[in-house]
Amino acid sequence: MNAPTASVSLNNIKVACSQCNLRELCLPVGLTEQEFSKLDALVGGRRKVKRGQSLYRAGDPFEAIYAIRTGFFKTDLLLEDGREQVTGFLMAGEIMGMDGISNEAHTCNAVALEDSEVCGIPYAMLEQLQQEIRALQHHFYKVMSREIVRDQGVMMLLGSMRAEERLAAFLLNLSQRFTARGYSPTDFHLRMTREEIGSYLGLKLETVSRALSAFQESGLVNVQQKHIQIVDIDGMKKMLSRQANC
Amino acid sequence: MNAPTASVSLNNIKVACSQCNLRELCLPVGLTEQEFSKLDALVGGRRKVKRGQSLYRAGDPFEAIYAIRTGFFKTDLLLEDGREQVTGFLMAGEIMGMDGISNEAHTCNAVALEDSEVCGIPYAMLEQLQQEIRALQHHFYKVMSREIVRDQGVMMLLGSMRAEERLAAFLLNLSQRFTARGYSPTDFHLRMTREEIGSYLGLKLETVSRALSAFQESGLVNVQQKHIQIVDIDGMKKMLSRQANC
DNA sequence: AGCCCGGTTTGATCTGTATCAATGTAGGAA
DNA sequence: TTCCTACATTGATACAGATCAAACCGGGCT
Repeated sequence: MNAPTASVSLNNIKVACSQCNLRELCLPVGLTEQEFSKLDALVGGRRKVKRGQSLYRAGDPFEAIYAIRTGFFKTDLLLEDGREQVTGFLMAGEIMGMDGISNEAHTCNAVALEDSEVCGIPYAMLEQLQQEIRALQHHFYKVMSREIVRDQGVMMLLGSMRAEERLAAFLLNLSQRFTARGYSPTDFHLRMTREEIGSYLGLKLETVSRALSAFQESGLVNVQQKHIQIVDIDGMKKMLSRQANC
Repeated sequence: MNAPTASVSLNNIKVACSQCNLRELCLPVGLTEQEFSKLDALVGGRRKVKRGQSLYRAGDPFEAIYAIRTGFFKTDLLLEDGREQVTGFLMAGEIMGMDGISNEAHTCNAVALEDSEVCGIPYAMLEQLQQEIRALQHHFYKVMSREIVRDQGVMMLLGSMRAEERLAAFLLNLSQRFTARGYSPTDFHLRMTREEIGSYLGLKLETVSRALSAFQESGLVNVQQKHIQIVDIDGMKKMLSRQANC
């Protein structure tokens, strides 16, 4: 009965947004000191989530949204027959759980792909605080809107692109997000398996593997298991803009 | 030259949300009379959009969100090479344009599939009013969250389902939305072409047509061009829950 | 060291959907 | 009415990606 609760329970080390080095990613700019202190009071506490554990599951009552402090998550949906669809990969500074607002219950699972730590932000208190801090309201709408735009992009990818285009779009997207976090745009470590990438991209794991091999063959990337080095980032971008058939 | 601007210009017939028979779909429940009158003052005016015309296009500056009073829209994205991805179909009482919040510009096109009328809601004023009406803030977050959940469902569909499952999910979704508007759950008129359905579902128009024929063959629906009659709605639902291969 | 095991790569073959092509149909304009 | 045009259906064939299968790798354990 190695219940997962032990290591995922809330702990009460207060998180100070005002001190967090991710605040540029996660929060609106230009908050006053006073506003920061209100925010610090709001954020419920950190929670550690070990690799493989769920932060929340589809059906769980919705209480909070979560900002990732460290680590890496996937969100996914399960069909009754067991088919899985990964709907997103999330990294430090990104915000998760907004799907839960509409039904007061989460609609997807959030699973840590490496040992991670999140800040829980009780939703009722967040709504309250937005009455006091206009910039926060504005910012949070932007965050949700960004999620909608991201989802549209994934639809485009799943509905209109071929396998190699999907993978190129995926790698470029990761590259850009790692860059925004101060990591190399061209050298990174994939936290997810080929199968999870495939699920996200609507492909089978073998197809992902073959596409990566093909990229390597044509000198676009070096692949060594989970370590990816993008050799020709412009060539990669061209994969996305070129005609369907050439 | 027959510039579309003439017929899509704003007109100033005031819209009264308090009188609108779609308010249950579009607004939070339980607003006081006073709150309604504030809301009536906010809504900018109606705008007619003729079949085939755009309400807004990708890149347009974001100023307002829109509630559909009457009619039917699609939203879509275009890739440089001309490929189109339809990202949604929207009907009366539904709200459009929230993708624009994040970048202060719309990221998709909204095109009327039949002569339609919308209520424009200036976004800056909406944010303002939410400070005064808590229920409105809560409701609007729910609306955005619902959009995120819907998008997740589309990802599931595009990433994990086969052609006939996608079409079944699509028809059942339409059926449910028509029902909520007081129309027949089993008899309806498709406003979009097979090609647009295909784009939405990540299929070619011929595949959509064949799948419809197959449903008709097996007694699930009657199809006569754009008129659809669902004969066996339970059979249809079973298409979604059964195993991938049987 | 040696083994195990989850994850990955690669090959051979199959299949669902795309593509190409021809015909059919309904509704609008003259 | 007849023609025209956009849309839809149906058939034949091609192909991208799925599936099945076998080897391969690398990291953790004893």
